Amino acid sequence: MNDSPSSTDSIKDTIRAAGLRATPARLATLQMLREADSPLTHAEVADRLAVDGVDKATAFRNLNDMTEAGLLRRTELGDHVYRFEEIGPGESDAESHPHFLCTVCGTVSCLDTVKLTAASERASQAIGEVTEILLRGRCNSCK
Amino acid sequence: MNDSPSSTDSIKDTIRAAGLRATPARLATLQMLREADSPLTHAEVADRLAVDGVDKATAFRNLNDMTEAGLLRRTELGDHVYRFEEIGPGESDAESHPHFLCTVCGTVSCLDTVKLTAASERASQAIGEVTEILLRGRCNSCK
DNA sequence: TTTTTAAATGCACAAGAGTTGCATGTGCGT
DNA sequence: ACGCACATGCAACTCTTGTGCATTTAAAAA
Ligand SMILES: [Mn+2]
Ligand SMILES: [Mn+2]
Ligand SMILES: [Zn+2]
Ligand SMILES: [Zn+2]
Repeated sequence: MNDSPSSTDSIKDTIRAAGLRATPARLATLQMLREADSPLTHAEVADRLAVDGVDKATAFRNLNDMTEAGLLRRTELGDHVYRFEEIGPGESDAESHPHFLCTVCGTVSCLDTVKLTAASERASQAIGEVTEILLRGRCNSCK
Repeated sequence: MNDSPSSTDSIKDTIRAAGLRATPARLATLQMLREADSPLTHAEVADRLAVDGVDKATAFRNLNDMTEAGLLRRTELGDHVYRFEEIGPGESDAESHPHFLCTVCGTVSCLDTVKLTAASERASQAIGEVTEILLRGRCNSCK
């Protein structure tokens, strides 16, 4: 019986490589985010860790610390909660991908690439440099 | 000495036409939003009304009530605060325009139109119907 | 103009998200 | 195995937004 691809040890190494101690709470956090296919809210992470006796303050601090350490990306999708997702190896913090937030059910989807038309690109550059695009609307399950 | 283009009376009429009573707090609120060229946070509105003795709960309720009445649009730009802007005559609540939020200074800019490339349009439609686009980045003053 | 009444306000209190201070516990380099 | 910086638990706290209730007021009716 071998370990799963993202074995406990490999996760520990990832955390240590970021300069953080591999504590049980951090292990569980990163594992959770690694298994999720969309960013999770602090509440989702904290609730699940709570059953293991982890305090919500610890969950918060870990999420933030791991974000500062470059392991996670924190996104704010306009519904007043922070969401966290793992930054894959090689990927950088800066190169974030766009997200789609369904304003009906709250589901978040990660998108690959979203580009603006040349005209829109120009118009937006008159204001500033766009580093993040967020789309909101009604997902296909909510039509 | 005649009144300004958006005279007090015309603002009162706008509020009454929406089915709400034209109270001093609402007058001041709408006037404020009308003079602003980007959406204002509840705090910005409440702080200014506070000097006139208006309670913050009242400021909140008015902002929300006027939004429900179709006078304002409430936007969430991903920085955990609600912003409000007037919906011009003729304009509908649904047809919102895109915004740009500077992640450095927090400044919000209203954009006219932002379109996605055909390919991006297709990719996003696989997820759902996009009703709102939010751009985030670094404004030209913050470079 | 006066009366009437539903709508609006003030004040105090509360809920939810996120943060912080501090004493205690533990990962991990030595 | 030891020691210490780092991490945790717990409680208290900030910030944004919302609510209950008694009182006031806008505006319609008389
Ligand atoms: Mn994502
Ligand atoms: Mn706007
Ligand atoms: Zn949905
Ligand atoms: Zn800026």
